[in-house]
Amino acid sequence: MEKLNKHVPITLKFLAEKLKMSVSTVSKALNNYPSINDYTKKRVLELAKELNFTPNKSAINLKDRKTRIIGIILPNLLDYFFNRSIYGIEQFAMKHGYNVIISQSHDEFEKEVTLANMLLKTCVDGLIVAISQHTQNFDHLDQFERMGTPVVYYTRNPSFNLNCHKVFGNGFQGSYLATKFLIDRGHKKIAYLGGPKMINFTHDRFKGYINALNDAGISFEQNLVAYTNFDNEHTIEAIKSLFVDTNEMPTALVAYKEPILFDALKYLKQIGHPRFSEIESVGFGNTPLINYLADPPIASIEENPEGVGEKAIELLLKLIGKEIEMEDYQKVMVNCKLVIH
Amino acid sequence: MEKLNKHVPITLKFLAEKLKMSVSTVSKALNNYPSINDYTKKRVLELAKELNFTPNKSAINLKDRKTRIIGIILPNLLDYFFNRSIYGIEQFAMKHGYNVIISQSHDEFEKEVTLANMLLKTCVDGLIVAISQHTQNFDHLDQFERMGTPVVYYTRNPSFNLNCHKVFGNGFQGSYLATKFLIDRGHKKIAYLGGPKMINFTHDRFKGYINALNDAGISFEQNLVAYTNFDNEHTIEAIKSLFVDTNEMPTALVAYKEPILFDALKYLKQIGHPRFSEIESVGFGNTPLINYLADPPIASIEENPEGVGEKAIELLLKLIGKEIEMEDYQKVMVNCKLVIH
DNA sequence: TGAATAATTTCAAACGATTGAAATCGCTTT
DNA sequence: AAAGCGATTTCAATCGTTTGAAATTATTCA
Repeated sequence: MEKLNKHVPITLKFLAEKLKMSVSTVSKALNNYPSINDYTKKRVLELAKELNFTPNKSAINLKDRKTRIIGIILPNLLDYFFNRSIYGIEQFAMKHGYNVIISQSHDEFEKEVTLANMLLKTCVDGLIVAISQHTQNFDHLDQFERMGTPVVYYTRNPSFNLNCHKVFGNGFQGSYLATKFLIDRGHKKIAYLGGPKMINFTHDRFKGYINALNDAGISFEQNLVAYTNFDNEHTIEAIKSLFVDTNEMPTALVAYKEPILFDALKYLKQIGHPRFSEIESVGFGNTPLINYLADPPIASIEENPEGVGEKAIELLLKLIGKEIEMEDYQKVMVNCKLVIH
Repeated sequence: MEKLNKHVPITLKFLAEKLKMSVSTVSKALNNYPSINDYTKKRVLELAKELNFTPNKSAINLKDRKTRIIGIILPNLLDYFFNRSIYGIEQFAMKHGYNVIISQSHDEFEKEVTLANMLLKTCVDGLIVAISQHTQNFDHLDQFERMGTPVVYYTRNPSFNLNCHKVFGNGFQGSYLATKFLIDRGHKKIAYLGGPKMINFTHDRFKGYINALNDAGISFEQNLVAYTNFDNEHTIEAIKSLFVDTNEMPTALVAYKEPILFDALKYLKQIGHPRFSEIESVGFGNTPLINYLADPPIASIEENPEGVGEKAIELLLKLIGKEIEMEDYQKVMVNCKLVIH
C-alpha cells in the first residue's frame, strides 16, 4: 500500500483547489444546496469520495457551538444492566455522530456532583443520568437544563419530580410477570425482596407484585415484604425476616435484582434452611451469573438494557435537535420479558 | 439561584471587551506569556475565574489539528478485567483533557476491522487496542501508525511483532505466584488450563507455571496441560482430559482466567468427580463472581486492571505528545498479586 | 440586441483560540 | 528634544466549515 501522507489533510480548501472552484461551492455541493449545479455536485462528490474526504469535526463543532459529546453518569459500569445499556447508548450515539463520556458515581452522591460539574465544564451537548441511590438534591443536574443542555434520566430517576425526562424499564409489568409466573406454578405465599426504598423502582416493582397477587385473588401480607440496600448484610437481614424469623413461611420469592436474590439464596443455603430446595424465585436481571450458581432460579426477568439505553439516547438527541421541546417532559417505558431457564 | 444566561458564552473576546484590552493580550495572559505585564495577568486571571471561563475546546482542537479523543477497541466490556481497566484509562485520560471512545469487537475479527476504520475516520489522536482472539492480520491497525496516530496494544497483543507498543499484565509472574502457592500447600501434581493458543498470554502464563515447577524440583508432565478457547464446551473437553480421561490425577489447577476455571469446577462438581473436594485451584482475575460460587477457589491472581489501563493511556499520551518517538517501541509490564481468600 | 431574469458561483464574515510580527508606550540617554 | 531601547500590547493570519449576501454567468424574451 502506498504511504499515506499525513501532512496533506483533505479539507474543503484542498478539494476546491483541485477542482478550481471556491471553497463555498464545494461546501454547498457536499451539503446538496439546490443552488449548486448538478454537474458541479457530481464532480465534487466524486473527488470527495475518491480522496476519502471527512469534514473536520472540530471546525463544524466550533461553527455551531456544539461538542457532539454526550455525558453519561451511572452508578457502576460493572453492573450488568448498566453495562448492557451503555452498549445501546453508544451504538446509537455513534451512528448519529455523537461521542459519549461515561462516568461512574459508584452510588455516591458527592461523586455524582463532582462528575456533573466536570461534565458541565466539558460542555456536553446533553446528559444521560442514572442517579445514585442517595441523590435527593438535584441542583447539580438542574444546572444543565438551566444552561439549555437537556438531561434524560434513565432507569434510576427522581420519582416525585414530573418535570424531567425519564426512560426506564417497566418494573410494574416485569414484576407482575414474575409474580404471575410463580402463582401459575402453584405458589400462594410469595415474598417480595425490594431494593433500596430510595429508588423509586422498588415501589413500581412492588406494585406489580401486589397487582399480580390481587388479580389471582391472593391476599397481600405485609410480613412477606422486606427491603435491602444492596449490601450483603442488609440483604441477609431482610431474607432472615422473610424466611427465618417468621411463622408465615413463603414458598417463593420475587426479588428486585438478581444480585440480591443470589445473595439471599446463598444465605438460605448456607444456613441449611430446611425448605431451601422447595423455594422458587425470580429476580430482575437475567444475568449470566445465573449459570454459575449451584441452584439457579428457574426464571429471570429480562430488562432489555440495550433497549432502555437506546430509548434514552434517542430521546436525548431529539431534545438536542429541538425536535422535542425541553419543557415538554417525556416519559418512556420499556417492557420486560420473562425468561424461563 | 440566578438564571444562567446561555446566550452569552464566556469567550476570550468577551473577557477582552470587559477588560478593554485585546483578545491576544487576554489569551497570552491566560497562557502566562512572559511578555505580559504582571498586573495585567492578575486582572485577566481574576475575571476569568470570576466568570468561570473555560476555553472552547473545539476552537483549540481546530487550531492544533487534534480531536483529543482516544479510541479504544477491546473484546468485551462485560469482561471483568477489561471493565476495570477502562476505568483506569478513562480517569487518566480525563485528567489530561482527553475523551475516550470505547468499542467492543466481541472477539470477532471482522467487527474489529470495522471499528478500526470507524475510529480512523473519527480522527482519534491515538488508539488503545486489545485485539480479538482471531486477529492475525494487522492492516486495519497499522494504518493508524502510517497516518501518524500512535497505537498502544494492551493486554492482548501480537506476540510475534516487536514493532509495536505494548502494555500488559505480567502473566509469567502471576502464574508463577499461583503455581508456587499451590506447591507450597503441598501439591505435586498441578494441572494448567490455558486460554486460546492464539493469545500470547496463554504461553507467558504457561512459562510461569513451568518455572515455578522447575524451581520446586517438580518435573513437568505434558498431560497435565490443556487449552480452551473460552467456550464452555471446549473448557469441558479440556478439563475432562485433565481430570477424567487420565490416570495422572492432578490435585490442583492453575487456570488462565477465572471464568474458565469456574466453568471447569462447575463441570467437575456436576459429574460428581470423586476427588472434587480435594482439588485446589487458582485462576487469574480475582472476580467478584467468586463470592457466589458454592466451592470457591482459595486464592486468585489479581491482575490490577486499572493499573494496566493507566499504563497504556500514559504511554499513549506520551506518544501523542511526542515525549516518546513512535518508532521507539515500548514494552510495559504490570505485576500481579496473589490474593488469598 | 439589450434588458430583465434565472441559475450559479464566489465573497466575506463568523465560530474561538493561538502566535509571530508589528506597533505602541514610557522611559532613559545624549 | 530627538533618538533609542525595553516592556507591553495589538494586529492579523490561521485552523476548516458554514452561509447570507453579492457578484458573476447564462438564458429568456421583447
